[in-house]
This record gives sequence, structure tokens and C-alpha cells, in this order.
Amino acid sequence: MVKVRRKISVLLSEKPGMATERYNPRTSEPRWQKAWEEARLFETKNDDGRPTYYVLEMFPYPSGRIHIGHTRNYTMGDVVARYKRAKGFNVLHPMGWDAFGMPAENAAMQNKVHPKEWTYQNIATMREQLKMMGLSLDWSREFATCDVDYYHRQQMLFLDFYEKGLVTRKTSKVNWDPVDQTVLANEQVIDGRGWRSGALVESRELAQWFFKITDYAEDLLSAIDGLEDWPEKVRLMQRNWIGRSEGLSVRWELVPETAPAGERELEVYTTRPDTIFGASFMAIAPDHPLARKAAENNPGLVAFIEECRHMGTSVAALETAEKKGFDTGIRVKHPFDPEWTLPVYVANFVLMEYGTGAIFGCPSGDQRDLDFANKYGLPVIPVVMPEDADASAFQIADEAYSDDGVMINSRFLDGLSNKQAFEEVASRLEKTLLDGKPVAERKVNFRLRDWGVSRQRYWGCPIPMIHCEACGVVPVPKADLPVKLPDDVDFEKPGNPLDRHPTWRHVKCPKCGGDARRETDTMDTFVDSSWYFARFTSPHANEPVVRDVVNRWLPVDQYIGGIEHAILHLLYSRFFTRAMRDTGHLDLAEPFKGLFTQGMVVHETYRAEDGRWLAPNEVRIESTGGERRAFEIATGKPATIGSLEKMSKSKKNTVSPEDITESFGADTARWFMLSDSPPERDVEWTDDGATGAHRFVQRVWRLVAEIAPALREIAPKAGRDGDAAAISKPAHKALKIVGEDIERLAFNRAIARIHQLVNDLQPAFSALGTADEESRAAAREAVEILIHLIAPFMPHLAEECWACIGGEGLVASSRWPDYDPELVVDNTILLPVQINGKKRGDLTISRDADQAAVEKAVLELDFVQKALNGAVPRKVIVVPQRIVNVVA
RNA sequence: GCGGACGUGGCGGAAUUGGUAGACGCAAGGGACUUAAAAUCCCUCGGGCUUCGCCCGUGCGGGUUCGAUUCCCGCCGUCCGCACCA
Repeated sequence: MVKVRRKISVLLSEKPGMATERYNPRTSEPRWQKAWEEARLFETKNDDGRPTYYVLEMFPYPSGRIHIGHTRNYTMGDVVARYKRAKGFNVLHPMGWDAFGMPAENAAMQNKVHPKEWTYQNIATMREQLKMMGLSLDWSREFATCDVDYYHRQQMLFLDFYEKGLVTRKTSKVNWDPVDQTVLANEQVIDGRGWRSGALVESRELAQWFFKITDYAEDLLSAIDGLEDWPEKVRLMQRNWIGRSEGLSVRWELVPETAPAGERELEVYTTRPDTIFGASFMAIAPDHPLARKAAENNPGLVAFIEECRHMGTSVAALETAEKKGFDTGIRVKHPFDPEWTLPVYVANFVLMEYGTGAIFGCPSGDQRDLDFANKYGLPVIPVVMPEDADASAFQIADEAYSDDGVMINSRFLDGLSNKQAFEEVASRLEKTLLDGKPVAERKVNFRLRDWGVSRQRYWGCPIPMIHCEACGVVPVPKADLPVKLPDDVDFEKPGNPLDRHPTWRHVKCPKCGGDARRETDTMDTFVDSSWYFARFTSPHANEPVVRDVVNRWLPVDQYIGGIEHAILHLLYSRFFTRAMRDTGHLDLAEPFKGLFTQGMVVHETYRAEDGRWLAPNEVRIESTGGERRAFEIATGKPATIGSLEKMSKSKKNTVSPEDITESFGADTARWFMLSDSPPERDVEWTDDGATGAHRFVQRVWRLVAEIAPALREIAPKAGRDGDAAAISKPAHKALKIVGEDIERLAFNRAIARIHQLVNDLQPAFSALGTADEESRAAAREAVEILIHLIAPFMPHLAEECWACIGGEGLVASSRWPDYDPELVVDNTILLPVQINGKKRGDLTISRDADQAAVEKAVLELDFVQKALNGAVPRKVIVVPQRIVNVVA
């Protein structure tokens, strides 16, 4: 039999049911949203005395439409917010817009819309979309980072940081994106390409503004240990990103007759000074000053350096690049043996940005060095061997040994562990002098680089600095803030419109009053998102934050967002909080106490016969037995069902939040997105799943609406015996567990428990017609509990049900009920009984039966006696309240 | 290459961290109601067998234990992050 799946609209036709009207979210949801708004339920007061709880979802970029992935994210936060509110907390749950950035400028170029207009238009659309979801957000605190009010305060912070020495301007090699005509941070370059444009990145020298995040490297690293409510994965990613290493910086004396004029030494950084007797060459970066000097009269070297530069960017080149070097002819003296000299190569694999841009190669202990040595015929001296190896026979051929072990072939180090050797070499070289200074110095090195925040763009926060011929760089006085973006700009040409604006950049120097020019760089948008969570606590304050207030709210108790921000956004925010602390704005270091990274919403992909991507509403799915086949509606031709992918425009596998809210309502969408899949994992959007969720919405409504008339005048009271207890017990058990599950963000489990409660209550409720007073009171209470349990997930339905049973006020402002501890335990328990570890039956026994009583009862069981066949068991293991195992 | 996570029915996933494997949902099949459908309700639903019961079963192979999805060792596979980092 072929069953054709029907369009959603069929399911929604509101034919009157026998007893109860179907629940209609389209009329109900806006009504309750209005009720909440009029009661100002979600507007949070800073001076409320109750304990605070701050739940925050990463704010969206106003791209134009809310994506279904956003709504899953916000729903999770909303469940927590509504639950915590019901638990008596003063909850802060704000929303705003990460509104600066390139898409607005791209739109300006393509569609001739002003970025401001485009952005605020998008915000207006998206705000309406969000409001349809019934999120309990405090809209009175809303702001966009492109609001002058916001970036004004960001400029204040910038000046404070500058004064504190946390901002610096340096000329540095930057990643230049030729398409976006802007500078990218290292981390915005992915595989040699701009993270947004995808263009191959070039390297350029430019004067740039930097935040000195490296000043906090050590603290940012060690404080990760204290972030116990963060996913381990994210903590690890941050640790690796900061990349701390302990090593030794060693100065090698150049052999004078081989050295370029004026050069006397080469400084290298190493984490393995223990392998110093295994050194066989030095390698320096192509852009190392010594390499440049050496190239001055060496055309071959010039050509090699040039070659290195060119291969630098393309992905393929980087991945497959052969380790190559060029002998400069320069030689260095070994620090422990002036007679021993080593060649200096320029090598394509040495990075100028890391350490000193120079290394010593120890081929036996490093695979890369070994490959290099083998290629250029350099000596390979094994210096570390595994502890159980034989020193006389230990050889290195094609595989380096980089693990810990025992020193060999290393003179005074022989026999030491490599760790001891590290210490020995370090302390000896610290005492050895070269040109009056120690040859070596212990040094901690970080992979983390300073944060370049200059962007050559219009749509960003202007950097409040002025360049004066006479006075140099002068900060804009705070009284002159904000430095506003001019509105009259053109986007005809690529590059920075601020730079070519006729008047904006001309300004008087605040110091000497002479003609000067404004900084035309704007800030990286990561700056905007590095403190918005703090601004939400006092969004209208004159200062960036109000110290007492921000101290009370921060850290954010639960922050929820995508794993894609695991490194940068979170690291920058951690830096900003420290910087704000050190400039006196607040008194804490860590902005986010709990972090949760949610999964994506994915959907099947469909392709037409000719390979075109098809949107879900362009295909019809037929199921024959268990087999699903797709057809393109327009042509009737078969289509291919492809893999699950993150929803994206390019693959057309998107489902918009309106599609769902307009047909099923927000509650169904909310419920579905949190069902089944654990929140940290991806969830697959399916029509079947959505209709299933909607079926449950209707089921709850029917259950409540049908029982309501019988319960309207009944006072709720838990039942302790008989039929009444059979209603109250599952209700109280669910109440306990759902609360615990929400606390753990285990929404899928909470939902399963609610399903189960409905399954449990349904038969009891249909028998209620003949039931006693006690059962009715228990039923009344159970319904109230059920409504409270669904309220965080399906707030509109909860209100409708609440009104239906004649509940007072709004569910959204009422307390989470307390469970009765006596009702969540049973007096008799069903104890599984195993024989030799295999379950053979159950024992029903009183909960407080002691071990001996349980053992006795077990041995009397039929199936146990049969299994024992008269023999005495070797052992009976009784795990209280859990299980019994009889070992025959 | 390094680091991490994961692997359970047709599918998404539960399993109180060593104690009844498969909760709950989806899909599928059967039935009731109906002129018919939708909606709703009831039943079945890991595999096998000699079916009132028994055997096998949580990627594969071993181990520890009275007892292992959970712990240990070794494989296989999938996904993610990082990477010429000295």
C-alpha cells in the first residue's frame, strides 16, 4: 500500500472533535504572548532581592531571517529561564544583535542599501520572528552593537584599555584579504583563505591596533582549570590555542669569518635543550633578519626566500610542501664546544612568528628535523633512547625518537633522564656568558598572539584615535565621544569608505589644536561581542557598566551557543572581562560560569534528476512499506534523497521557523527541537517528528480539557492510598525528575518523562467519572503538576490548560510545585532476582525489608528453588533497593 | 601526524555511572470506531528456537567481576578539533 504523506495543512483543519475542540495555536499563542507582555513578566529588575540567575544565548547576527538553529538555541535558554523563574530566581534573560560586520557592507554594495538601514530592517524582521516563538526575553534591555549608545561605551572601554597599556599599535605582517580589502586575524584565516570571503590571503605590512591579550596568556590558561561547568572539549581547545610551552632561549655565536657584517649571534628557542648534543644544523625562517642579511649578496638564497613566500598561502602547497632548506654558508659554534660548528640553513618550515624564528635541528629526536637531515646529508646522532634500550646498539634511521628516555652520546649528560638533562643544560648555559650576557635564558612561550583589532571597514565601531603630525597618536578625549560613523558614505569602490570620506577624517588635534586626521580603522566585530553580556546588566547606563550591578549579575550562570565559538569569542570575552576588571569596571575575571554548546539542526537534502538541489517543499515523499522515495513536485520526476546536512541556503535544505509556527505553532516547534536528541548533538528536522510533537500538544490539550469540567471546583490534594495514590505518585515522581533533568539541561530526558506521565495519567483520568473525592483531588493536583512541567517547554499550551482548569493568574508567573518526598518512593519494591548473573524473575517486597529478610524471601521463590535444585547457594548478593544475585 | 569524542533495535535515543539492556518518541504491522477517510483508542514490534519457557544480543577479540553498554588491554570504524609550534 502506498501512503502519500499529506501536507501539514490537512492536519490542521479544525473540525470540531466529539467532545473537545482541537487546540488552535494560531489564535492561542499570540493571546498569551500579549498577556505576558502586558504583565511585563519578563522585564527584570536589578534591585529585586531574590537570588539572581543569568541565562544567555549567544546573540544573533541580523542576517535577515531567523534560522531554525537559532530557535533551538533560544528555546533551550528559554526552558532554563522559565524554570529558574518558577524556582524563585530573579532571572535575567536578554536579547540583542551582533549587528556590525561585513554582510551589511556587502549588501550595500550589491543592493545599494545603506548598511544601517539594511541592518535595522533585518533586526525588525527578526525580532518579530523571535517574538512568535514565545521566548521569555526581557526586550526592554535589547540593543544592537551598531547602536551609537553601545559603541560609544565600547570606545570608552577602548580608551580605558589604552590608558592601562592594554592597547598597542604595531607595524606587523598582516593577513590581507584582497576581496574584502581588509586585515584578518590569524584565526580568521582558514587554510590560507579568508574565513568569510574564501579568498587567498596575502601578506602585507601595516600599522595595526592590537589588544595585548598575551599579557593575560598565563592567567587565561591557568584559569581554565576553574571553569568546571564548561565542556571538557572547549577547555581543551582553549588550552591548545593558548599553547604554552616551557623552554630555553639559546644564543649561538656565529663563526665570525662566515657571518654577514655586523651579525654576531643567532638566538633560537627550544623546548628540548636536553637534545643539544644531537644538534646537527640550525634553521631560520625565510623572513628572519639574518636570512635577509645573508641574502644580500647571495642570489640563490634570494630566489629560495622568494619561493618560500609564494608557496606560503595555497592550501595544497601547505599540505604537501616538502621540507626544503638553503645553506647560507653561515656557521655557528656549539655552546658547549667552540670547536664544533654547525651550518645555518634557511628552511621553509620555520615560522618567524613563533619563538625567535629560528631553531636548532636535532634529527634523532624530531621527525621533521630527521627528514631534513636525511635530505641534506646532515649527521644524525641519537641522544635520547628508551629506558630499556641498549646504548651501543641504539640507532635512528627513518624514524625519530621523540619520547622521554635516557641520555646517550651527550658527554656530561649521559645516563640522565631527558628531564634531568633539560635542567642541567639550562643551569649550565644560564651561567655561561657570551658578550657579557648569559648564553641561555629560561622562557615560557605561547602560541597565542596579540589580538589585532583593526579593520579597514566602514560598518564597525570607530577606533577613537587621532593621528597628529606633531603629537603622534592622540586618543580622542572622552568628552568628545562618541566618534560617530558618518551616514553619507559610498560603496562604489572596494576598500574603506571612511578613508575616502571628504570631511569625516579631518579633525583638530586635541593636544596641539593643529590639523590632524582620525583613525579610519574600525574594530573587529569580535570586540562588540566581548562585553555585550556585561552591558545587558545595565543597558542604558552612561558608563559601560554599573559596577555594583554587573558584579551582582556576572558571571553568566548559563551561557548557550554554538561550538564554532569555542575558541575565539569565548577567549576574547575572557580577556575583556579581565581587562575591564583591571580598568576598574567590574570585579571578576571569568564571564561565563556555565557553558553549553548545542548541536545543529540538520535536514535531509534532495536533488533533482539533473542534480539541482531541491527544497523540502519542492519534493513529495512517498513511503512504500519501509522504503522512502522522493519526487520533484513540479515535474513529477524521481528525486534523490541525500545525506543529512546542516541547514544551508546553498543546499536548500532549510525549514524556516514561520513554516512551523504558522502551521503547528511555536510550542510544537519548541517541543520537537528538544525531543529525542540530546541538546549537545545535532537534531534532524523531519516532518514526521514535527507532526508527532504536534500530536502530543493536542493530546495534552485533550487530556486536560476533557477532565477540566470535573475538576474545576476541586481543591488539589495529593493522594496517599489506593487509586488516589496511583495518580499522585507518578505525578510527583515526574515532578522530581523533570526538575532534575532541566537542571542538567537534559531536555530530551525531561520530555520523555513528561510523555510517560501523560501515559500514566490517561487511564486513571478516564476512570475518574466513578472515582471518589480523594482521587478527584489527586487528579486536580496531578493536572496542575503536568501543566507546570510542560510550561517551560510549551508555555502557551500551559497557559491555555491553566485557564481551562480555572487556574489563577498565569503559569508563567507561578511557582514550580514542590514534590512530596514520601510520594516518590514506593513502600513495596520490585527487586529483580538473578541466578548466576542472569535475571530469572522478580521479588516484590517491602521497601524497608532488611538484607536477611530479602535473602530469605528470595530463597523461597519458586524459580530460585527450581534452579538450586535443593542445593545450598554458594553466595547470595543483595544490593539494597537494586538487585539480588543468587550464585549457585 | 597529535589530541578528543563516539559506536546500543528499521531510526532518534534511555539505562540512577558496575546492578532488570532497549525507557520515551518516530517509523512499521495488525485491530476497533467510521459509509469512507482523518483524528482517536487497543495490540505487536532486537534476533533465534523445540515458544506457559530457553538461547544469543550494546562495533570486533580478550580480561577483571557474583554481575560489564558502563572498568582494563588490543583491534576496527565514524565524527570533530589542532598542526611545519621548535
